Amino acid sequence: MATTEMELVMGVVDGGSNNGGGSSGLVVTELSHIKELVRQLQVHLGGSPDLCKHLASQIFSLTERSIGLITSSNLEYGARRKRSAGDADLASPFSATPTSDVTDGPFKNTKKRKVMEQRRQRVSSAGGENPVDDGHSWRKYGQKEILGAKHPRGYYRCTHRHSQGCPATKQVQRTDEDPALYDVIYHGEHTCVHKPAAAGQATAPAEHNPDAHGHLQTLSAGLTVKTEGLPAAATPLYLSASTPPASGGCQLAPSTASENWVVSPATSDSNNHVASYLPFDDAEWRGHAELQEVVAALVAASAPPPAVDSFDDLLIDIDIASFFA
DNA sequence: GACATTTGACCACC
DNA sequence: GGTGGTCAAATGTC
Repeated sequence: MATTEMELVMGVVDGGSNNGGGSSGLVVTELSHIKELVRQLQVHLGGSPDLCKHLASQIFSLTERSIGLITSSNLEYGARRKRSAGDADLASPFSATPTSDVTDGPFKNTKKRKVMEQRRQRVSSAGGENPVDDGHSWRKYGQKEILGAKHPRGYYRCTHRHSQGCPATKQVQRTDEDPALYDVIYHGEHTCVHKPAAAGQATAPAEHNPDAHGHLQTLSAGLTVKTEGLPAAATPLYLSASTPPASGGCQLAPSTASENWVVSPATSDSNNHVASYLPFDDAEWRGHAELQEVVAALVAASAPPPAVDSFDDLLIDIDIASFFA
């Protein structure tokens, strides 16, 4: 039953939504569908073990929260240009903000406040790992206390800036609400040629979209789907729309980016899976990023799972139970 | 010695 | 003038 319900959910998510256009309104609509269907699932699971009910309840809460995040993102994006400098950090971390003045280049005027294209991303320091490690080599060149923020902002630039003139920079700042999460703002694109520090997962050439490559690696590091405690045959979370999961598996496909999501074994014993995000066109980035944040936040906040006796009827294992812990 | 990090100061934007 | 972004010297690490 759970499988049927979840497939129905995913059918709603997938149906006619692979346009990749980044329509936030559509995302909200689809997530609303998920919310409603999960609510129904919760009702059907009335006679199931308490854990199932608990899990369903948390899925509901997560979806509700995700909708709120995306909605606030849209509002913030529209109002960004009117914001004063002191309020800048209240901006949504999910918005990419292409700006008009990109012709000067990142280094034309030193110490001049940059007005250039930037992409925001919220990443997790899951497992205590450095969230800064996104596959590129960064050198910290500054740190500032930001007004209204509890934690200082770190400024990084590509290690190969001087040797290869790579203009990429990024800013890393802990979020106020969750110290385990970081807001990362990328500026510029990598023009350097180097071997990524965390090579092995991404296979797409960086020159196709260097920044997407970086995002991919960040996400690959952060999106770990735990499958411990599950039956060997069960695929707990299958982030793909194009290929059905193994029998008993559960599909969970982001609505606007489903074709790009894959789950690959991180280890040979398949105890862990890493969800990777394949490169995409820049025009699609904003919409995808919103969904990435939803999934990344969900997985990143995961903690050791609760004791589970049986997952025979429960095919979702993304540590959702600990997400709100 | 090479490279990375820290930190105070400088500068431009708002 | 306040604030954010960057520089560069000092310091630390390998």
